[in-house]
Amino acid sequence: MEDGTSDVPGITADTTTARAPGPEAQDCDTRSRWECDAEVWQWDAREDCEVRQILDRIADKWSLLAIALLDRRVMRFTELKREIDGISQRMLSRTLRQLERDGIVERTVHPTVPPRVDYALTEMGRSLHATTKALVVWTEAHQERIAAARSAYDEREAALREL
Amino acid sequence: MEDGTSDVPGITADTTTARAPGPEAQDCDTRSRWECDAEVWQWDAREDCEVRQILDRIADKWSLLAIALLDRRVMRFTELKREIDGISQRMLSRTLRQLERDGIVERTVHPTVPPRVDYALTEMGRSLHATTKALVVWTEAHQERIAAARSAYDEREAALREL
DNA sequence: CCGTATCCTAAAGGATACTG
DNA sequence: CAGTATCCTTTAGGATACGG
Repeated sequence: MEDGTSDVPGITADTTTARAPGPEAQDCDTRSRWECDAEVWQWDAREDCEVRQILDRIADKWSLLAIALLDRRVMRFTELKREIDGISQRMLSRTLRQLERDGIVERTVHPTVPPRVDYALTEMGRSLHATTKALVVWTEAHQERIAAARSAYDEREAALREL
Repeated sequence: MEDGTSDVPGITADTTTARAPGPEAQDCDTRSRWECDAEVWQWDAREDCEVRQILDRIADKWSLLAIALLDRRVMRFTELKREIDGISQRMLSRTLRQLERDGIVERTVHPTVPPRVDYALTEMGRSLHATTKALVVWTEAHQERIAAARSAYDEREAALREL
């Protein structure tokens, strides 16, 4: 798959029953792992943290968009391609497969000719969308303030360089 | 800055008062833009959509992590570097500057020697963290189901290839 | 201590062509 | 229609060295 041989490095394995970190799996000094103990709430800053890998998937260039569209209704491959401005066939295919593998999206092939393939969110997918939607809403609500912050920052920088 | 001359392509400019797209800024057929009209809720699938650019920033490899750490307390550069496993000085520096530019993080230089620099979340930063936290919590809560879905998918795939 | 500058590699992703 | 395969460009990001 893909150019070389790389295909999702070390994820498929070692997904035992999760959560239990084991007694110091890696090197390094002792620091917190899943401090869900109470108020503190720190998620693992380690590279091998599974949450980080899942988040990286979710937050890639196209996933959120595909999920948002599929939350509205079941869609076919070409429909999605049309709706998502700028996506290549390759990336749509890969994105959908990842989402399917993660149990976010369900793919249904109708054995007709020409073939018809439907993509729909799973229950977990809808649950995810509810959460990501909040993030998009936040971004939308704050985009003006962010734009303002950027302008201010850039102006300050420009002023400094003019000295 | 950076290798060549690239520096945040088309963002610094044209951040007028935001929101108003203007009469068909780009090419392309007419489709929905900010359908916040009512229930529909579709965020712009276009490439030039500002929300997408902001989300891409937020969802990069390190931002969420830095924000999560800073939500707990003010931290110094080297502290952050120590806490975030695997980050390079370069990326920490860049991440923090982006967040500062976006108004998420506030940077305070104490004119001592050796220099001491504090990083803290702004009000907007704390607000953002409240939202992203929900996403992390979701991921955490569903990681076992995701792992299971992956295993199932991989097994199905392996079975198909064995035919 | 807190960075920036330079160099370089690896991964993401687009374009295109081809298949069931 | 719904993809896969191949090739190639662009970007992200690590390593290192140096500066204030």
